[in-house]
Amino acid sequence: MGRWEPNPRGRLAKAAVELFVAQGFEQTTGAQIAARAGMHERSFFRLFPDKREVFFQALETAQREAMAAIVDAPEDTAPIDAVAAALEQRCAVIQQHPGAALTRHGLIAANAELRERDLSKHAEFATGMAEALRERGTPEPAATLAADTAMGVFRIAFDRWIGEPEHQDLPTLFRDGLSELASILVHRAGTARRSR
Amino acid sequence: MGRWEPNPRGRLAKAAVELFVAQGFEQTTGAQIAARAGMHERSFFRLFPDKREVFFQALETAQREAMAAIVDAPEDTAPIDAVAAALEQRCAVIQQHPGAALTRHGLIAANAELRERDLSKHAEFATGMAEALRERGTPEPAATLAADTAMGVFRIAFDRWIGEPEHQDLPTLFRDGLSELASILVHRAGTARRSR
DNA sequence: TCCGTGATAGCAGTGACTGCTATCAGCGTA
DNA sequence: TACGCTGATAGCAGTCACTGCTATCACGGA
Repeated sequence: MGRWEPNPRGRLAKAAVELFVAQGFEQTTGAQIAARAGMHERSFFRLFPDKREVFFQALETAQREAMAAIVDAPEDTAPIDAVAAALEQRCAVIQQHPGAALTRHGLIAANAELRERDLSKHAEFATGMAEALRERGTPEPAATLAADTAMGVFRIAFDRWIGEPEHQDLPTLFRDGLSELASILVHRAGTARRSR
Repeated sequence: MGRWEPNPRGRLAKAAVELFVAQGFEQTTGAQIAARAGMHERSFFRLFPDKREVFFQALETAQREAMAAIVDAPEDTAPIDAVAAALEQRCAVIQQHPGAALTRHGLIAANAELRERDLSKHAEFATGMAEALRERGTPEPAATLAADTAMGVFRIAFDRWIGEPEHQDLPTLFRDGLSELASILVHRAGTARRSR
């Protein structure tokens, strides 16, 4: 046994979310989180760059998984299909824990700082997917266009799903979103003047 | 003449940008900005909710203009064409002042807080455009899909343009981005299974 | 002439985050 | 067995964004 309890990051994250749920994000201080995890405030800020980050560890893991899925997709898969498959997989995972998603979404929606960070993390997620596409040969700007767009559709699908998580299928919302977007873009007046 | 100099917000914004350029965003304190504009720190934080906001006034004006353009577009204009026209107009405006765009972009790129706020402001911009679309009868999720996607393509076009502002045409980059995205989405395996 | 109004000055916090130093368990090494 | 090295934590002190409260003062109207 070490001198201190194991898994300090995990303990801090757990303590933080418990406190955020109980009394709100703003009302929870770094010192309180640290104390609940049995450590010093200073250790909290050494392990997490700021108070918001505690919330987004899972997203980074999800990003790595998505990137791996994209890189490992069959060679003949179109870029948009590779990212769509990765995000559809994520839809399925999220749908398995509607309660957790709801709690998380509630906390994020209630706080402007967390909303901003959420946006920023999802942008990073999209950037990672674009990088994965490039690794498999997709050129720019196609890689970024596909990744950012798929992420955008995912977020729209998620926002619709979270309203009634029990009565809608998230992967279907996502797929239908992509289809609807395709038809929106195709029926546009600019279609003819592709290169000028 | 009033008791104080006129246009306090404008003076503060000017002082702030000058200091940000000279010594960086982080190194500039609210008190310094206020002092340079000849007022008290407290007044700065009464006029701007936080230090970052000084930077994004112009964007809110642009958003209002874009929303108006969308609402006022001819009735038979497709949603995507309405938002695309509004953003193309914005492209043209930005291109008229490449120096300003470059300075601004440099400052934002150099600071994580400003990048986050930039993301958040553009998300708000897209939300506003979706609202404008809804006002002219576009249903959801089409309105949000069109607005978010167009904004995404705009940002990608801007990022490419800012690399060499003198040698590329921003409106063209934006239009071509939309076209490329359309072709990416159409050539996707999921196309056939629109509704399941 | 007096008073309500609106905007600013100025003070006194709170809390996120940082730099620095002291401390201590575990471990390789002589 | 003793010693010093390493890596992680405790704890202190400080900066700065941001807030609530109060006093002040020019201006315009009754």
